[in-house]
This record gives sequence, C-alpha cells and structure tokens, in this order.
Amino acid sequence: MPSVRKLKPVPELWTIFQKLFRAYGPQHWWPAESPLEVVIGAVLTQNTAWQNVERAMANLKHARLLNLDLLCRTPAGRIVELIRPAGYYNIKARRLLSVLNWLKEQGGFAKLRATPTSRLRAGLLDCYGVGPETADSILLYALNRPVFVLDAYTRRILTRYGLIQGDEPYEELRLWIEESLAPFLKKDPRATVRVFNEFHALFVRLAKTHCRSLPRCPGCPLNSR
DNA sequence: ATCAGAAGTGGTTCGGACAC
DNA sequence: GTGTCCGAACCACTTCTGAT
Repeated sequence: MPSVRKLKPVPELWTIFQKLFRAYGPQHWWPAESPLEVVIGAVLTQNTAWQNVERAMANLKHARLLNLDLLCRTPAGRIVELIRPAGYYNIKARRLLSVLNWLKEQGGFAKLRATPTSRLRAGLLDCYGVGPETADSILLYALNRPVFVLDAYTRRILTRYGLIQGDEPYEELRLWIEESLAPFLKKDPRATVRVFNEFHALFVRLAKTHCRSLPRCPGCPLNSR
C-alpha cells in the first residue's frame, strides 16, 4: 500500500542540471524543423528509436505531406505505408490523425498561441494515443510552454540519485520538478522553456550513456553522489 | 568472434476487478 | 453508477545470453 506523500521542492535538481550541462553542453533539441514535425515526431517516437522516426519523417517529407491540412485529408492507409519504419504503424497512424485533427479543429498552431497551457494540455490528453509524456513533449518543444517533460529516463535517474522513490504519479513528479527549479528561473517563461528543454535532453543523454538499465557508473557526471 | 534466439525496453489503450 | 488500479496487449528495436 503506497503511503500518501508529497515531495518537497529541493535545490539539488538545479545542481544536477548544472553538472549535466557542464559535462555535456547544449543538446540542441528538438531535432525538427517545425512545430508540426515536433508533433509528428512526438507520436512516432513512442517506443521507437529516433533513427527510425527520422526515416518515417523523411517518407512524409518526400511525399510532400508535412502539412497539417494535407495530412488530415490523407487516408490512414497511406499514412501507415509512409510511417512504417517507425513501427506500430497501424496504431501510430490512428494516434497521429487523432492529434492532427484536434490541431486542425483548434485552427492550427497560430491560433493556439492565446490558449492557456492548462487547456492545451487537457485537449492534447483527450486525443487518442496522447498520454502525459507525449502531451508535455508537444507543449514544450512545439508550443514553447514551460512544462517539464517527465520520462522513464528522468524517473530512473532521480530514483538512483535518491531524490524520489520512483513510483510517484506522473503529475506529482512533474509539478515537483517544476517547483524545485522555479526559484532558479525567476518566473522568466523563456528561460524556463530553455532550461526545461535542455534538462530533458541532458537526462536522455545521461540515461543513454551512464544511467542505463544496467548502470555504467564510472565517468558519470553525477557519480559523486 | 560470430551468430541466433531470448529478454528487455518504451508509452499508451483497453478491459476486468475492486472499492466506494 | 463512478472512479481507481492493475495487467495484458501492441510492435520494432536494442541488448543480453548462450551455443558454436
């Protein structure tokens, strides 16, 4: 029976960010040319190596379909063919159309600028195939909203670092991370977006180099802990 | 050293079980 | 009836393990 607990904001998260940034430098995420590509990438990358997402993206680009209206009018079967390299193609075509149709209903990216983040998030989560991580990736990387993307890598690293137990609900951890970093970001939305963007990318980098499922601790930038 | 097969990884939906 | 929790399923790829 998990006990009811509430994590208190900690300054260590900022220290971790600084250590990782010093070790790895800027990561230049997200590797996409437009918000639409970010959205497509966010769906296609679920359970899939980014290399395969790039192949699927190249197919869409080659077919001149990297356009919201065109994609929404494209039959699912055609999308399935093009995104095949990204795996889960049947499911992902359905998920993609679900979120793209939602975007179109909202009037496209330009119209979303005035929409509050909480409403955008709720709308995204209502789309088929969009869970918290995918929704937050879109909010941060496509719409530049100050939302931290919490993924399994982040959870694993923070658990090993001893800051969390690892089984906390997504929302609790996301808010805790955002609250922990807030004092260092001085309510500057652009700085917040920049740091959240970089921090998530740095966590991914650490998880792929040292904090893998089987840890490779020698040389880890956080090893002093 | 190389190969083949097994196991693990990843995010989400769905449906069943259970509590209120 | 409603809400919450949990496990199965989805699928391709990566990593690990054991045999040769």
